[in-house]
Amino acid sequence: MQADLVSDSRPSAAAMRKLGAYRNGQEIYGETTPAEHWYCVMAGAARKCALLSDGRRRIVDFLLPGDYFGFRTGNLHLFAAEAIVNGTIVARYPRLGLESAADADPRLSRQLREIAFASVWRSQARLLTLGRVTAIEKVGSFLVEMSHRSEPVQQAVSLPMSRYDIADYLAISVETVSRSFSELSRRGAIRLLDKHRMRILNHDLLETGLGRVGNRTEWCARSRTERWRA
Amino acid sequence: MQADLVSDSRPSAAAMRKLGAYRNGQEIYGETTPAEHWYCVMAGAARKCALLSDGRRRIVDFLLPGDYFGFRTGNLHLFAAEAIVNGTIVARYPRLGLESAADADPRLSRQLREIAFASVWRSQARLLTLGRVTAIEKVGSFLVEMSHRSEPVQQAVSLPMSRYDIADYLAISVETVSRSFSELSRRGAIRLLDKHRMRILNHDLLETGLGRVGNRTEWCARSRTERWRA
DNA sequence: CGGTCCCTTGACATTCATCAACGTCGGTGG
DNA sequence: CCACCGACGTTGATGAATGTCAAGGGACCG
Repeated sequence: MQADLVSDSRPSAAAMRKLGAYRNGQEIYGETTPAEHWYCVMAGAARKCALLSDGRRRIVDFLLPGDYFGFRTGNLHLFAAEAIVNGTIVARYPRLGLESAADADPRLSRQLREIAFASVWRSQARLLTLGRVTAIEKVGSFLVEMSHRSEPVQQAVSLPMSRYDIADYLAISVETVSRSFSELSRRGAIRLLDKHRMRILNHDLLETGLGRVGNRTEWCARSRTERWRA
Repeated sequence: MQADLVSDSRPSAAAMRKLGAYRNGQEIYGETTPAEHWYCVMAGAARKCALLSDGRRRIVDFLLPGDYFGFRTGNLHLFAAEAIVNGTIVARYPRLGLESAADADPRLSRQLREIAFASVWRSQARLLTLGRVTAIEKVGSFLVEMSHRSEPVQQAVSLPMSRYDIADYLAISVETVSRSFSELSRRGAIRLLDKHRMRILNHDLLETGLGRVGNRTEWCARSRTERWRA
Protein backbone atom coordinates (compact mmCIF):
# COMPACT_ATOMS: atom_id res chain seq x y z
CA MET A 1 0.00 0.00 0.00
CA GLN A 2 1.09 3.53 -0.78
CA ALA A 3 2.94 5.48 1.88
CA ASP A 4 1.01 8.33 3.46
CA LEU A 5 3.38 11.24 3.82
CA VAL A 6 1.41 13.20 6.33
CA SER A 7 0.79 10.35 8.70
CA ASP A 8 4.16 8.74 8.35
CA SER A 9 6.05 11.78 9.44
CA ARG A 10 3.47 13.46 11.66
CA PRO A 11 2.13 11.43 14.53
CA SER A 12 -0.40 14.15 15.32
CA ALA A 13 -1.97 13.60 11.91
CA ALA A 14 -1.78 9.82 12.05
CA ALA A 15 -3.92 9.79 15.18
CA MET A 16 -6.93 11.29 13.41
CA ARG A 17 -6.70 9.22 10.27
CA LYS A 18 -9.53 6.84 9.39
CA LEU A 19 -9.45 4.32 6.56
CA GLY A 20 -12.35 3.38 4.30
CA ALA A 21 -12.81 0.71 1.63
CA TYR A 22 -14.85 1.28 -1.51
CA ARG A 23 -16.01 -0.83 -4.41
CA ASN A 24 -16.22 0.14 -8.06
CA GLY A 25 -18.64 3.01 -8.58
CA GLN A 26 -19.11 3.78 -4.92
CA GLU A 27 -19.20 7.42 -3.91
CA ILE A 28 -16.49 8.72 -1.58
CA TYR A 29 -18.04 12.14 -1.27
CA GLY A 30 -20.74 13.90 -3.23
CA GLU A 31 -21.16 17.36 -4.66
CA THR A 32 -23.37 18.39 -1.79
CA THR A 33 -21.33 16.78 0.95
CA PRO A 34 -19.88 19.37 3.33
CA ALA A 35 -16.11 19.43 2.85
CA GLU A 36 -15.23 18.26 6.33
CA HIS A 37 -12.43 15.91 5.40
CA TRP A 38 -9.24 15.66 3.45
CA TYR A 39 -8.54 12.41 1.66
CA CYS A 40 -5.63 10.39 0.37
CA VAL A 41 -5.81 7.36 -1.91
CA MET A 42 -3.92 4.44 -0.36
CA ALA A 43 -4.77 1.72 -2.89
CA GLY A 44 -6.97 1.35 -5.94
CA ALA A 45 -8.16 4.35 -7.94
CA ALA A 46 -10.92 6.95 -8.02
CA ARG A 47 -12.22 9.72 -10.19
CA LYS A 48 -13.15 13.29 -9.33
CA CYS A 49 -16.01 14.50 -11.48
CA ALA A 50 -18.49 17.30 -11.92
CA LEU A 51 -22.03 17.11 -13.22
CA LEU A 52 -22.72 19.97 -15.60
CA SER A 53 -25.97 21.87 -15.57
CA ASP A 54 -27.10 20.09 -18.73
CA GLY A 55 -26.64 16.67 -17.16
CA ARG A 56 -23.34 15.76 -18.75
CA ARG A 57 -20.45 14.54 -16.67
CA ARG A 58 -16.88 15.71 -16.76
CA ILE A 59 -14.00 13.98 -15.03
CA VAL A 60 -11.49 16.53 -13.82
CA ASP A 61 -9.01 14.16 -12.20
CA PHE A 62 -8.05 10.57 -11.75
CA LEU A 63 -6.90 9.84 -8.21
CA LEU A 64 -4.18 7.26 -7.78
CA PRO A 65 -2.33 5.95 -4.72
CA GLY A 66 -0.53 8.84 -3.03
CA ASP A 67 -2.86 11.54 -4.37
CA TYR A 68 -4.50 13.85 -1.86
CA PHE A 69 -7.88 15.34 -2.65
CA GLY A 70 -10.98 16.93 -1.23
CA PHE A 71 -9.53 20.13 0.17
CA ARG A 72 -11.73 23.11 -0.29
CA THR A 73 -11.82 26.50 1.39
CA GLY A 74 -15.60 26.85 1.43
CA ASN A 75 -17.81 24.32 3.13
CA LEU A 76 -19.09 22.55 0.03
CA HIS A 77 -17.38 20.41 -2.55
CA LEU A 78 -18.00 21.33 -6.16
CA PHE A 79 -17.03 17.90 -7.34
CA ALA A 80 -17.86 14.35 -6.44
CA ALA A 81 -15.34 11.57 -5.91
CA GLU A 82 -16.06 7.94 -6.72
CA ALA A 83 -13.96 4.80 -6.61
CA ILE A 84 -13.40 3.11 -9.97
CA VAL A 85 -11.99 -0.24 -8.87
CA ASN A 86 -13.09 -2.67 -6.19
CA GLY A 87 -11.07 -2.60 -3.00
CA THR A 88 -10.08 1.05 -3.22
CA ILE A 89 -8.71 2.23 0.13
CA VAL A 90 -8.96 5.89 1.07
CA ALA A 91 -7.58 7.62 4.17
CA ARG A 92 -9.70 10.38 5.65
CA TYR A 93 -8.66 13.26 7.95
CA PRO A 94 -11.03 15.67 9.63
CA ARG A 95 -10.34 19.08 8.16
CA LEU A 96 -10.66 21.14 11.32
CA GLY A 97 -8.50 18.77 13.30
CA LEU A 98 -5.80 18.78 10.68
CA GLU A 99 -5.79 22.56 10.48
CA SER A 100 -5.52 22.92 14.22
CA ALA A 101 -2.66 20.46 14.27
CA ALA A 102 -1.01 22.42 11.46
CA ASP A 103 -1.25 25.64 13.46
CA ALA A 104 0.82 24.06 16.19
CA ASP A 105 3.19 22.20 13.88
CA PRO A 106 5.00 24.22 11.20
CA ARG A 107 6.36 21.08 9.56
CA LEU A 108 2.88 19.66 9.07
CA SER A 109 1.74 23.04 7.86
CA ARG A 110 4.48 23.10 5.25
CA GLN A 111 3.58 19.62 4.16
CA LEU A 112 -0.04 20.56 3.61
CA ARG A 113 1.08 23.51 1.55
CA GLU A 114 3.30 21.30 -0.56
CA ILE A 115 0.38 18.95 -1.14
CA ALA A 116 -1.77 21.82 -2.31
CA PHE A 117 0.93 23.12 -4.64
CA ALA A 118 1.46 19.68 -6.10
CA SER A 119 -2.25 19.59 -6.80
CA VAL A 120 -2.12 22.95 -8.54
CA TRP A 121 0.78 21.84 -10.63
CA ARG A 122 -0.96 18.60 -11.60
CA SER A 123 -4.11 20.31 -12.76
CA GLN A 124 -2.14 22.79 -14.82
CA ALA A 125 -0.23 19.99 -16.45
CA ARG A 126 -3.60 18.42 -17.16
CA LEU A 127 -4.71 21.63 -18.83
CA LEU A 128 -1.88 21.08 -21.28
CA THR A 129 -3.15 17.59 -22.04
CA LEU A 130 -6.66 18.86 -22.64
CA GLY A 131 -5.31 21.70 -24.73
CA ARG A 132 -3.84 19.35 -27.28
CA VAL A 133 -5.34 19.72 -30.71
CA THR A 134 -5.98 16.26 -32.11
CA ALA A 135 -7.53 13.28 -30.38
CA ILE A 136 -4.43 11.14 -30.91
CA GLU A 137 -2.32 13.78 -29.22
CA LYS A 138 -4.70 13.92 -26.28
CA VAL A 139 -4.71 10.17 -25.81
CA GLY A 140 -0.94 10.00 -26.24
CA SER A 141 -0.44 12.76 -23.72
CA PHE A 142 -2.81 11.00 -21.35
CA LEU A 143 -0.88 7.74 -21.60
CA VAL A 144 2.39 9.53 -20.91
CA GLU A 145 0.80 11.16 -17.88
CA MET A 146 -0.42 7.81 -16.61
CA SER A 147 2.96 6.21 -17.14
CA HIS A 148 4.54 8.92 -14.99
CA ARG A 149 1.95 8.66 -12.26
CA SER A 150 1.55 4.92 -11.83
CA GLU A 151 4.11 2.41 -10.72
CA PRO A 152 5.12 0.31 -13.70
CA VAL A 153 4.53 -3.41 -13.14
CA GLN A 154 6.66 -5.43 -15.54
CA GLN A 155 7.09 -2.34 -17.71
CA ALA A 156 3.32 -2.21 -18.13
CA VAL A 157 1.25 0.85 -17.37
CA SER A 158 -2.05 0.08 -15.71
CA LEU A 159 -5.17 1.90 -16.83
CA PRO A 160 -7.73 1.14 -14.14
CA MET A 161 -10.44 3.37 -15.61
CA SER A 162 -12.87 2.46 -18.38
CA ARG A 163 -12.75 3.86 -21.91
CA TYR A 164 -15.80 5.91 -21.02
CA ASP A 165 -13.93 7.49 -18.13
CA ILE A 166 -11.01 8.32 -20.38
CA ALA A 167 -13.40 9.87 -22.88
CA ASP A 168 -14.98 12.07 -20.21
CA TYR A 169 -11.54 12.99 -18.96
CA LEU A 170 -10.23 14.06 -22.37
CA ALA A 171 -13.53 15.55 -23.54
CA ILE A 172 -13.74 13.36 -26.61
CA SER A 173 -16.12 10.54 -27.51
CA VAL A 174 -15.61 6.92 -26.48
CA GLU A 175 -15.36 5.85 -30.07
CA THR A 176 -12.55 8.29 -30.72
CA VAL A 177 -10.71 7.03 -27.64
CA SER A 178 -11.01 3.50 -28.92
CA ARG A 179 -9.89 4.49 -32.40
CA SER A 180 -6.92 6.39 -31.00
CA PHE A 181 -5.78 3.36 -29.03
CA SER A 182 -6.02 1.24 -32.15
CA GLU A 183 -4.20 3.80 -34.25
CA LEU A 184 -1.38 4.17 -31.72
CA SER A 185 -1.01 0.39 -31.63
CA ARG A 186 -0.95 0.25 -35.42
CA ARG A 187 1.77 2.90 -35.52
CA GLY A 188 3.85 0.98 -33.03
CA ALA A 189 3.75 3.62 -30.31
CA ILE A 190 2.14 1.34 -27.73
CA ARG A 191 1.17 -2.27 -27.22
CA LEU A 192 -2.10 -3.18 -25.53
CA LEU A 193 -1.57 -6.17 -23.26
CA ASP A 194 -5.23 -6.24 -22.36
CA LYS A 195 -7.96 -3.65 -21.91
CA HIS A 196 -6.37 -2.24 -18.79
CA ARG A 197 -2.66 -2.77 -19.25
CA MET A 198 -0.42 -1.18 -21.84
CA ARG A 199 3.25 -0.89 -22.67
CA ILE A 200 4.85 2.16 -24.24
CA LEU A 201 7.04 1.10 -27.16
CA ASN A 202 8.00 4.45 -28.64
CA HIS A 203 7.85 7.45 -26.37
CA ASP A 204 8.50 9.99 -29.10
CA LEU A 205 5.64 8.74 -31.24
CA LEU A 206 3.32 9.45 -28.33
CA GLU A 207 4.57 12.91 -27.48
CA THR A 208 5.17 14.44 -30.86
CA GLY A 209 2.38 15.78 -32.98
CA LEU A 210 1.64 12.89 -35.32
CA GLY A 211 -1.56 14.58 -36.28
CA ARG A 212 -1.94 17.65 -38.39
CA VAL A 213 0.91 18.45 -40.74
CA GLY A 214 -0.15 22.07 -41.12
CA ASN A 215 2.09 24.42 -39.24
CA ARG A 216 0.38 27.74 -39.17
CA THR A 217 -0.43 27.48 -35.49
CA GLU A 218 3.17 26.68 -34.79
CA TRP A 219 4.44 29.58 -36.78
CA CYS A 220 1.97 31.95 -35.23
CA ALA A 221 2.77 30.97 -31.69
CA ARG A 222 6.46 31.21 -32.27
CA SER A 223 6.35 34.54 -34.02
CA ARG A 224 4.11 35.95 -31.36
CA THR A 225 6.27 34.67 -28.58
CA GLU A 226 9.41 36.04 -30.14
CA ARG A 227 7.77 39.36 -30.48
CA TRP A 228 6.70 39.39 -26.90
CA ARG A 229 9.99 38.24 -25.60
CA ALA A 230 11.81 40.94 -27.51
CA MET B 1 -5.62 48.99 -6.78
CA GLN B 2 -6.58 45.52 -5.62
CA ALA B 3 -6.23 44.67 -1.95
CA ASP B 4 -3.42 42.29 -1.07
CA LEU B 5 -4.76 39.93 1.55
CA VAL B 6 -1.45 38.67 2.79
CA SER B 7 0.14 42.05 3.25
CA ASP B 8 -2.91 43.79 4.53
CA SER B 9 -3.41 41.46 7.42
CA ARG B 10 0.16 40.31 8.04
CA PRO B 11 2.75 43.01 8.68
CA SER B 12 5.51 40.40 8.58
CA ALA B 13 4.64 39.67 4.97
CA ALA B 14 4.14 43.28 3.98
CA ALA B 15 7.72 44.08 4.95
CA MET B 16 9.17 41.79 2.31
CA ARG B 17 6.84 42.79 -0.50
CA LYS B 18 8.28 44.47 -3.58
CA LEU B 19 6.25 45.98 -6.38
CA GLY B 20 7.08 45.85 -10.09
CA ALA B 21 5.53 47.50 -13.14
CA TYR B 22 5.31 45.78 -16.51
CA ARG B 23 4.24 46.74 -19.99
CA ASN B 24 2.32 44.67 -22.51
CA GLY B 25 4.25 41.56 -23.48
CA GLN B 26 6.91 41.91 -20.82
CA GLU B 27 7.99 38.77 -19.02
CA ILE B 28 7.39 38.55 -15.27
CA TYR B 29 9.22 35.27 -14.93
CA GLY B 30 10.39 32.73 -17.47
CA GLU B 31 10.24 28.96 -17.72
CA THR B 32 13.83 28.66 -16.60
CA THR B 33 13.67 31.25 -13.84
CA PRO B 34 14.25 29.67 -10.42
CA ALA B 35 11.00 29.83 -8.48
CA GLU B 36 12.24 32.10 -5.74
CA HIS B 37 9.21 34.34 -5.44
CA TRP B 38 5.48 34.33 -5.04
CA TYR B 39 3.50 36.90 -6.93
CA CYS B 40 0.20 38.70 -6.75
CA VAL B 41 -1.37 40.83 -9.46
CA MET B 42 -2.27 44.27 -8.07
CA ALA B 43 -3.42 45.95 -11.29
CA GLY B 44 -3.56 45.13 -14.98
CA ALA B 45 -3.48 41.55 -16.24
CA ALA B 46 -1.06 38.78 -17.15
CA ARG B 47 -1.03 35.33 -18.71
CA LYS B 48 0.64 32.13 -17.55
CA CYS B 49 1.75 30.04 -20.47
CA ALA B 50 3.74 26.98 -21.45
CA LEU B 51 5.72 26.41 -24.61
CA LEU B 52 5.14 22.90 -25.91
CA SER B 53 7.95 20.78 -27.28
CA ASP B 54 6.73 21.38 -30.82
CA GLY B 55 6.93 25.15 -30.45
CA ARG B 56 3.27 25.82 -29.87
CA ARG B 57 2.12 27.91 -26.98
CA ARG B 58 -0.62 27.18 -24.53
CA ILE B 59 -2.06 29.63 -22.02
CA VAL B 60 -3.02 27.86 -18.83
CA ASP B 61 -4.26 30.85 -16.87
CA PHE B 62 -5.16 34.49 -17.06
CA LEU B 63 -4.02 36.40 -13.99
CA LEU B 64 -6.22 39.24 -12.81
CA PRO B 65 -5.97 41.64 -9.86
CA GLY B 66 -6.04 39.65 -6.63
CA ASP B 67 -4.71 36.42 -8.19
CA TYR B 68 -1.65 34.85 -6.62
CA PHE B 69 0.71 32.84 -8.78
CA GLY B 70 4.20 31.47 -9.13
CA PHE B 71 4.22 29.01 -6.25
CA ARG B 72 6.00 25.82 -6.99
CA THR B 73 7.46 23.12 -4.80
CA GLY B 74 10.53 22.45 -6.93
CA ASN B 75 13.00 25.14 -7.77
CA LEU B 76 11.98 25.69 -11.38
CA HIS B 77 8.83 27.08 -12.91
CA LEU B 78 7.26 25.04 -15.67
CA PHE B 79 5.41 28.01 -17.00
CA ALA B 80 6.21 31.57 -17.94
CA ALA B 81 4.22 34.61 -16.88
CA GLU B 82 3.89 37.73 -19.01
CA ALA B 83 1.93 40.94 -18.63
CA ILE B 84 -0.73 41.55 -21.27
CA VAL B 85 -1.55 45.20 -20.63
CA ASN B 86 0.67 48.20 -20.09
CA GLY B 87 1.01 49.34 -16.52
CA THR B 88 0.50 45.93 -14.94
CA ILE B 89 1.57 46.02 -11.29
CA VAL B 90 2.74 42.83 -9.63
CA ALA B 91 3.71 42.30 -5.98
CA ARG B 92 6.58 39.92 -5.32
CA TYR B 93 7.47 38.04 -2.12
CA PRO B 94 10.64 36.02 -1.56
CA ARG B 95 9.56 32.42 -1.18
CA LEU B 96 11.93 31.42 1.60
CA GLY B 97 11.19 34.51 3.61
CA LEU B 98 7.46 33.98 3.33
CA GLU B 99 7.74 30.35 4.36
CA SER B 100 9.85 31.21 7.38
CA ALA B 101 7.36 33.85 8.39
CA ALA B 102 4.57 31.31 7.95
CA ASP B 103 6.33 28.87 10.29
CA ALA B 104 6.17 31.45 13.04
CA ASP B 105 2.70 32.74 12.22
CA PRO B 106 -0.16 30.21 11.99
CA ARG B 107 -2.55 32.81 10.61
CA LEU B 108 -0.23 33.62 7.72
CA SER B 109 0.29 29.92 7.21
CA ARG B 110 -3.44 29.35 6.94
CA GLN B 111 -3.75 32.22 4.52
CA LEU B 112 -1.12 30.75 2.23
CA ARG B 113 -2.95 27.45 2.32
CA GLU B 114 -6.20 29.13 1.41
CA ILE B 115 -4.47 30.81 -1.51
CA ALA B 116 -3.15 27.50 -2.74
CA PHE B 117 -6.56 25.84 -2.44
CA ALA B 118 -8.20 28.68 -4.28
CA SER B 119 -5.69 28.13 -7.05
CA VAL B 120 -6.50 24.42 -7.19
CA TRP B 121 -10.17 25.17 -7.37
CA ARG B 122 -9.69 27.74 -10.12
CA SER B 123 -7.72 25.41 -12.33
CA GLN B 124 -10.25 22.64 -11.90
CA ALA B 125 -13.05 24.99 -12.83
CA ARG B 126 -10.98 25.89 -15.86
CA LEU B 127 -10.78 22.23 -16.76
CA LEU B 128 -14.54 22.27 -17.02
CA THR B 129 -14.39 25.19 -19.44
CA LEU B 130 -11.84 23.43 -21.60
CA GLY B 131 -13.83 20.23 -21.42
CA ARG B 132 -16.80 21.79 -23.17
CA VAL B 133 -17.63 20.18 -26.47
CA THR B 134 -18.37 22.92 -28.97
CA ALA B 135 -16.46 26.13 -29.56
CA ILE B 136 -19.47 28.28 -28.73
CA GLU B 137 -19.81 26.56 -25.39
CA LYS B 138 -16.14 27.10 -24.64
CA VAL B 139 -16.30 30.78 -25.45
CA GLY B 140 -19.56 31.17 -23.54
CA SER B 141 -18.10 29.41 -20.54
CA PHE B 142 -15.01 31.59 -20.78
CA LEU B 143 -17.08 34.76 -20.80
CA VAL B 144 -19.02 33.60 -17.75
CA GLU B 145 -15.75 32.86 -16.00
CA MET B 146 -14.40 36.30 -16.84
CA SER B 147 -17.59 37.98 -15.66
CA HIS B 148 -17.22 36.25 -12.30
CA ARG B 149 -13.56 37.09 -11.95
CA SER B 150 -13.43 40.73 -13.02
CA GLU B 151 -15.07 43.70 -11.40
CA PRO B 152 -17.91 44.86 -13.62
CA VAL B 153 -17.56 48.49 -14.69
CA GLN B 154 -20.93 49.85 -15.76
CA GLN B 155 -22.21 46.28 -16.18
CA ALA B 156 -19.46 45.67 -18.73
CA VAL B 157 -16.99 42.80 -18.49
CA SER B 158 -13.49 43.74 -19.51
CA LEU B 159 -11.49 41.36 -21.70
CA PRO B 160 -7.94 42.68 -21.51
CA MET B 161 -6.47 39.83 -23.54
CA SER B 162 -6.32 39.60 -27.33
CA ARG B 163 -8.38 37.16 -29.41
CA TYR B 164 -5.17 35.21 -29.97
CA ASP B 165 -4.73 34.81 -26.23
CA ILE B 166 -8.30 33.61 -25.86
CA ALA B 167 -7.72 31.13 -28.67
CA ASP B 168 -4.62 29.73 -27.00
CA TYR B 169 -6.47 29.58 -23.70
CA LEU B 170 -9.42 27.65 -25.09
CA ALA B 171 -7.38 25.54 -27.49
CA ILE B 172 -9.31 26.64 -30.53
CA SER B 173 -8.32 28.80 -33.49
CA VAL B 174 -8.51 32.59 -33.54
CA GLU B 175 -11.02 32.50 -36.36
CA THR B 176 -13.33 30.27 -34.37
CA VAL B 177 -13.07 32.60 -31.37
CA SER B 178 -14.04 35.51 -33.55
CA ARG B 179 -16.89 33.59 -35.15
CA SER B 180 -18.17 32.52 -31.73
CA PHE B 181 -18.25 36.12 -30.52
CA SER B 182 -20.19 37.12 -33.61
CA GLU B 183 -22.58 34.21 -33.26
CA LEU B 184 -23.22 34.93 -29.57
CA SER B 185 -23.92 38.57 -30.43
CA ARG B 186 -26.26 37.50 -33.21
CA ARG B 187 -28.15 35.23 -30.84
CA GLY B 188 -28.52 38.03 -28.33
CA ALA B 189 -26.47 36.39 -25.60
CA ILE B 190 -23.93 39.20 -25.38
CA ARG B 191 -23.28 42.67 -26.69
CA LEU B 192 -19.81 43.74 -27.72
CA LEU B 193 -19.20 47.33 -26.65
CA ASP B 194 -15.76 47.33 -28.24
CA LYS B 195 -13.04 44.74 -28.79
CA HIS B 196 -12.25 44.54 -25.11
CA ARG B 197 -15.51 45.26 -23.36
CA MET B 198 -18.63 43.16 -23.40
CA ARG B 199 -21.98 43.00 -21.68
CA ILE B 200 -23.85 39.78 -20.94
CA LEU B 201 -27.46 40.07 -22.05
CA ASN B 202 -28.70 36.54 -21.52
CA HIS B 203 -26.87 34.40 -19.03
CA ASP B 204 -28.75 31.21 -19.86
CA LEU B 205 -27.92 31.44 -23.55
CA LEU B 206 -24.25 31.44 -22.62
CA GLU B 207 -24.31 28.56 -20.16
CA THR B 208 -26.68 26.14 -21.80
CA GLY B 209 -25.64 24.01 -24.70
CA LEU B 210 -26.77 25.99 -27.71
CA GLY B 211 -24.60 23.83 -29.85
CA ARG B 212 -25.23 20.23 -30.79
CA VAL B 213 -28.83 19.11 -30.63
CA GLY B 214 -27.92 15.45 -30.36
CA ASN B 215 -28.29 14.17 -26.85
CA ARG B 216 -26.55 10.85 -26.83
CA THR B 217 -23.70 12.16 -24.70
CA GLU B 218 -26.20 13.52 -22.25
CA TRP B 219 -28.09 10.30 -22.03
CA CYS B 220 -24.95 8.26 -21.65
CA ALA B 221 -23.57 10.38 -18.85
CA ARG B 222 -26.84 10.35 -16.98
CA SER B 223 -27.45 6.66 -17.30
CA ARG B 224 -23.92 5.87 -16.23
CA THR B 225 -24.12 8.20 -13.28
CA GLU B 226 -27.41 6.81 -12.12
CA ARG B 227 -26.01 3.37 -12.31
CA TRP B 228 -23.02 4.38 -10.24
CA ARG B 229 -25.01 6.22 -7.69
CA ALA B 230 -27.36 3.29 -7.26
C1' DC C 1 -29.44 -19.09 -22.48
C1' DG C 2 -30.67 -14.27 -22.48
C1' DG C 3 -29.22 -9.84 -20.66
C1' DT C 4 -26.09 -6.17 -19.74
C1' DC C 5 -21.96 -3.75 -19.94
C1' DC C 6 -17.74 -2.64 -22.18
C1' DC C 7 -15.12 -2.26 -26.21
C1' DT C 8 -14.29 -1.95 -31.19
C1' DT C 9 -15.06 -0.86 -36.04
C1' DG C 10 -17.66 1.17 -40.05
C1' DA C 11 -20.48 4.87 -42.44
C1' DC C 12 -22.10 9.35 -42.48
C1' DA C 13 -22.85 14.24 -41.03
C1' DT C 14 -21.13 18.13 -38.76
C1' DT C 15 -17.78 21.16 -36.68
C1' DC C 16 -13.81 23.42 -36.86
C1' DA C 17 -8.84 24.32 -38.44
C1' DT C 18 -6.87 26.06 -42.28
C1' DC C 19 -6.08 29.20 -46.12
C1' DA C 20 -7.30 33.53 -48.02
C1' DA C 21 -8.92 38.16 -48.29
C1' DC C 22 -10.22 42.38 -46.30
C1' DG C 23 -11.04 46.23 -42.74
C1' DT C 24 -9.42 48.83 -38.78
C1' DC C 25 -6.30 51.03 -35.85
C1' DG C 26 -1.89 53.10 -34.31
C1' DG C 27 2.58 54.21 -35.30
C1' DT C 28 6.33 55.85 -38.48
C1' DG C 29 8.48 58.19 -41.93
C1' DG C 30 8.24 60.42 -46.23
C1' DC D 1 -0.83 65.50 -44.32
C1' DC D 2 -0.65 61.13 -46.48
C1' DA D 3 1.42 56.56 -47.58
C1' DC D 4 2.93 52.71 -45.70
C1' DC D 5 3.34 49.06 -42.48
C1' DG D 6 2.41 45.67 -38.89
C1' DA D 7 -0.71 43.86 -35.53
C1' DC D 8 -5.22 42.66 -34.71
C1' DG D 9 -9.90 41.34 -35.83
C1' DT D 10 -13.59 39.62 -38.92
C1' DT D 11 -15.73 36.86 -42.58
C1' DG D 12 -15.96 33.33 -46.41
C1' DA D 13 -14.68 28.80 -48.65
C1' DT D 14 -12.89 24.24 -48.23
C1' DG D 15 -11.07 19.88 -46.46
C1' DA D 16 -10.02 17.10 -42.60
C1' DA D 17 -10.93 15.42 -37.92
C1' DT D 18 -14.27 13.81 -35.01
C1' DG D 19 -19.03 13.28 -33.05
C1' DT D 20 -22.94 10.56 -33.97
C1' DC D 21 -25.54 6.53 -35.29
C1' DA D 22 -25.35 1.66 -36.08
C1' DA D 23 -23.84 -3.03 -35.60
C1' DG D 24 -21.41 -6.70 -33.59
C1' DG D 25 -18.14 -9.33 -30.45
C1' DG D 26 -16.55 -10.75 -25.91
C1' DA D 27 -16.87 -11.11 -20.82
C1' DC D 28 -19.60 -11.68 -16.97
C1' DC D 29 -23.86 -12.98 -14.47
C1' DG D 30 -28.33 -14.56 -13.20
